[in-house]
Amino acid sequence: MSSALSIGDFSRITHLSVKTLRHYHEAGLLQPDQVDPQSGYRYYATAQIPTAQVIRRLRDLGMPVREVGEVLATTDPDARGALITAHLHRLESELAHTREAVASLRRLLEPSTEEIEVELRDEPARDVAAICAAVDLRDVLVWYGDAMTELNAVLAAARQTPTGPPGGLYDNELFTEDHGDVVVYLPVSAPPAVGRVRPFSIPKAELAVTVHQGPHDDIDVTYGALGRYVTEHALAIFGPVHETYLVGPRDNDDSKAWRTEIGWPIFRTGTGQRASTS
Amino acid sequence: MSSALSIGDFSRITHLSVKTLRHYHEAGLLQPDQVDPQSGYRYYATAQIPTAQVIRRLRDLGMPVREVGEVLATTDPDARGALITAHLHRLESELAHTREAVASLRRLLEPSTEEIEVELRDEPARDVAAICAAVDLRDVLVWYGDAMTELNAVLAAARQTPTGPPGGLYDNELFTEDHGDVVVYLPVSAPPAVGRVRPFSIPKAELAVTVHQGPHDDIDVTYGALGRYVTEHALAIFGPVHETYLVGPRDNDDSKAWRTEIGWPIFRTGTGQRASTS
DNA sequence: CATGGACGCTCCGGCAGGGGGAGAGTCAAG
DNA sequence: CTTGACTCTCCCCCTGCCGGAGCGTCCATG
Repeated sequence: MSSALSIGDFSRITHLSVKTLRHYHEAGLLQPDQVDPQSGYRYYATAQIPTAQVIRRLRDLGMPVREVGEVLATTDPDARGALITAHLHRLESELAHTREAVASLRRLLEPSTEEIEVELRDEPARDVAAICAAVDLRDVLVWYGDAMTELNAVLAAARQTPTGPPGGLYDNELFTEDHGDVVVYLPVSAPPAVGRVRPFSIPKAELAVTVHQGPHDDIDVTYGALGRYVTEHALAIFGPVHETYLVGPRDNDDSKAWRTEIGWPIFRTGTGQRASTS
Repeated sequence: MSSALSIGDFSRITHLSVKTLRHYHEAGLLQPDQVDPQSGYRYYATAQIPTAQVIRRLRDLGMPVREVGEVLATTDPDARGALITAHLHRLESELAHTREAVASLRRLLEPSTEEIEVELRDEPARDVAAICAAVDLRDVLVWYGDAMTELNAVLAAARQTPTGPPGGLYDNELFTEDHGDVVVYLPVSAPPAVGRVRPFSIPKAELAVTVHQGPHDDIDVTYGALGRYVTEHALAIFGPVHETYLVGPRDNDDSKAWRTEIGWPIFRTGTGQRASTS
């Protein structure tokens, strides 16, 4: 038997606030056992106590209310477990992100007043094998890994050997609006068109080029230094940034040894040419 | 020299969105170098790029904008470092909390349909040495540790030996509203009044009593089972909950061996006596 | 020197996940 | 029947932004 509990009693037992219980009702998370149609009073059953406790745990883990609802609606224990472990994986990657931010903050706060070397270079147009897509910033690492894997597989099948290091083009919007167009490529002599891989022509550009040494967590510092150089030399940023992975995770396990060339398309101007992201 | 950058250029360099930069301006976090009084246009200096990057890192770490502002306003490197490490400590305790929630969730989802044993007991009034305060739920663990340390020190100085295990009284509001009155006590024969320690009289009460075995992460499950018992036996919850630490962290390092007695004041009622938190 | 289009401004509204409080209705004990 | 605790709905507030409307600015070009 399950007695009817007023919302206050249920609150005292489950340690969820009355406000929260009403919120969960409205959100469809935890329907009261009965609702008096006259007064609107909510009455909970004692059988709902364990459910409330599971909700508490999942919310403590930062699971969105929406997903908690899905977990509760899932009757199959395996599917339910899958939803939960998926959330735990998210938590782990958040944790990794936090660790990186901590490490990066430490490096940032160390007085490292190294000047960066910037080279202005006219890059001619090049034909490469590429995969293009519009991606969200938070997905870009996964997307990059998948795309590069596919690219390598396709080129191996076509017996094409890369004629240079891999690279990518990143729309400025990707960083400022958290989503934008991305191109990942490998230079080859005869680009095939298989799967997502397409021949692509990197347009000629005048680039301000520097090299970032080390893991990518700090790469925005180098971006900042490069941006500073560009603006202080009366140049305007013009188009997507070019990254070339001279030494990357495929070449060396030690992230300190990585070398990433950053090239920002510029427009010479003494009078203030406007930038364009198109 | 620091060139003047439009908000769009600054956005491209720092990878902070234009909206975010405006938000940080409004919040006083990152004042533009200049603001055109006519047009309202914001102009940033290249010297502000590193500041923007520090802000990015701190926000990535989940530091509230308010505190990021304090960090930036602090010129002394030591004080600044203290603010940051304080935040890192917060992150660690959040992580510990998450781990506990994961462990507790696993235990909760295991089919453990053990019945709990509940005893109804008339507890007479008792005089104890106590520390009382109104605390926030999130501070209660720290507060409890401090208070118990002080209590032990005062009793040792007064050459009083506890006549029973330590305990606490927890206002129901502490759990439902996240803050409330808490009393932590040790029973002694002649309670002193030193520091925060005061003689206190625990009023007589009729308690529904059960024992929670194991770490406190799961204690709300036992609370739920006790609450269920109480309501299913036509009893009403009445007043702050009593906890008695029969075996606690001071007695045994293994949290699985802990035994916590939970006593909930009740009011016998067949007709539905209302609960009271006063 | 006018014009067009990219860029910038402010203001309004919205998201999660609730909290605070007003004003009114309900419930049960005495 | 009164009284006081309890509950209801509604609305605004919080943080840290994002999206969009409507309108003003800037500057390279024609």
